[in-house]
Amino acid sequence: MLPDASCSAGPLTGGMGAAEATELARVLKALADPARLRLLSLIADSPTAAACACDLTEPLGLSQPTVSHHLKVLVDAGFLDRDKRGVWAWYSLVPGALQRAVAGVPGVAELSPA
Amino acid sequence: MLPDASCSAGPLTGGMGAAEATELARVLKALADPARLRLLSLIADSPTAAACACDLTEPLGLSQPTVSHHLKVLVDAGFLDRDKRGVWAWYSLVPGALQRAVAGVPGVAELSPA
DNA sequence: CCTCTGCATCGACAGACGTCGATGCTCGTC
DNA sequence: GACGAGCATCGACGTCTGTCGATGCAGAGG
Repeated sequence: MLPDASCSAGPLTGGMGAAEATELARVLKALADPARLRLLSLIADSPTAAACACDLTEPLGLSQPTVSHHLKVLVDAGFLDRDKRGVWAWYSLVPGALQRAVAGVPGVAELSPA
Repeated sequence: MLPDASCSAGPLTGGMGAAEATELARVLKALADPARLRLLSLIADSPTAAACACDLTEPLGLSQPTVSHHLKVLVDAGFLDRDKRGVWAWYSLVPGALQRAVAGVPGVAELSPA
């Protein structure tokens, strides 16, 4: 017979709740895509931290509807801000949004300096 | 006719490369799941930063094969370390792995203190 | 007023992902 | 050696996701 104490460890009641995990996963899913990471990188590297949609299509090698879709995902996730100037759409980083999302990962916020 | 200078902005040649973005997306995809986030949270909250697989099945409300699958994904992504002690499998956090993954996100590493 | 341009939306399709039950393997116990 | 328990793997299924071409919409120019 195996020992009664299954693993000599408690039932592990801690950890984040299901709702919290689902919400964080929803935000991280928006980041977990090569095209979207490159979009964020392009905009972040821009001098003004903002870029026109027409300049974002070619560097990715994707079709215009696909890029528009990815940009919408990033806007919905709260990472980008959309500003329609005339015919053109300008996207800019939402300050602190990336840091806030990343700080919710277990074992990251605890070790980050204030 | 619209102005020749499309958006008054350059072609945006910067940004991360395709290979780099794909690799980072692969790692982030391993994090972008509620079950895996809760697993990491459970293990991180454990006193020894390690937990037996048998203690991880019930808190998630998922079947044993599903939990085993998620643990394998986290191990393959480099976030967890597997240590088989007799019949039981103990999983522990790989120190710094989460921080390293998260530091690769555009606009995060640049603002983090050294 | 008509046309052209930039961008978003729609519909469709292939591929990846999460989940499960069933099965197999490796230990410890009797 | 036979049994039982913990865990990984397999096969299958439904769903979500990334991608595209086609279309629709709003604004600028002639």
